Amino acid sequence: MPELPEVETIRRDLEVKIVGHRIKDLKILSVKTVALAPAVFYKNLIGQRISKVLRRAKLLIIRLEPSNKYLLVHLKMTGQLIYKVKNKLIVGGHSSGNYRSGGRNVDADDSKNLNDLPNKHTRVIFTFTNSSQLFFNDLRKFGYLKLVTELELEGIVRNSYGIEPLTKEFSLINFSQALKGKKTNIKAALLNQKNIAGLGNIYVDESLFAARINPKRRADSLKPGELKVLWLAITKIIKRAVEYRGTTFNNYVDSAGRQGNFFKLLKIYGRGGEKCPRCHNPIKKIKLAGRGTHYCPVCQL
DNA sequence: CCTTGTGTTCTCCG
DNA sequence: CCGGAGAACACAAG
Repeated sequence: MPELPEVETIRRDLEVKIVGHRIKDLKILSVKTVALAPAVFYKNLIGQRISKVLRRAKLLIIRLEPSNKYLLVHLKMTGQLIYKVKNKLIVGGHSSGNYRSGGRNVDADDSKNLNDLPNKHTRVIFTFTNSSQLFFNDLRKFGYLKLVTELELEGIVRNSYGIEPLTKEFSLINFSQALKGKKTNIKAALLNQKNIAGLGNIYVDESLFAARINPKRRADSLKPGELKVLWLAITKIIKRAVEYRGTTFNNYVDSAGRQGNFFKLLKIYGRGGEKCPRCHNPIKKIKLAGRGTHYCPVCQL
């Protein structure tokens, strides 16, 4: 599940690897994946040069020149962006899998999958003029590629997303303001991209655990002290997750085809039934805000 | 049946 | 009846 840290890891890799490259060819293997008629998509992309790779929440934003349009890439649950120079792999992405039940080992499978691209989940292939290629893979076809103008991008960025962790605007005051008056539970409030941008199921559970706050609490019931602890927890966890190049709970791979390392630091996510690392009571797994939710009912109040 | 990010639709309440 | 908030559903495929 790519959330902010995973998408940011991909963004940083792509920034180094594809900025300056010109698109020579394009193959659309899944029409549904591209939010535009294939012929129009070809016409708009071929000949364009990548000038920037940006991110807002979980959305990747690729600037094209000279058209000055933007290619938006959303990975949703199982999307991957994999960059390949001839036979060597450079940039990774995400897909679904199950390393935990399989014994915490995805290296072998990933390497195998990445080495024979395109595979059956490849939906779009970009070929650059230097012959390198970018593959968009997506097992479940939830992800999409979209082309927008600068004006449309501004609208999306402004209207769809709240404050962005890792930026200066993510202050305690703005964080508190974003949750103020929210009558829903804190888990749903944090998952809502219009409040806080980029958090998903894993990092919300981890942050609430670190802050010792029960995910069922009403957002507007949090006291100033609790808001501060939660804000600090989110800041710390997201920063560290980026340093660790994201979480491979399933099949995330980085630029060298390696998994993200933050899974080693997960305290609560995916640990239903195990002992709480803080108080040693059983970790509960419930359904909340329509999502699997892991928490310790004893030490998260 | 389960998994999840997000867009859409439904429902509730004042 | 309207607007907004929040909840529920839809989507896909393994």
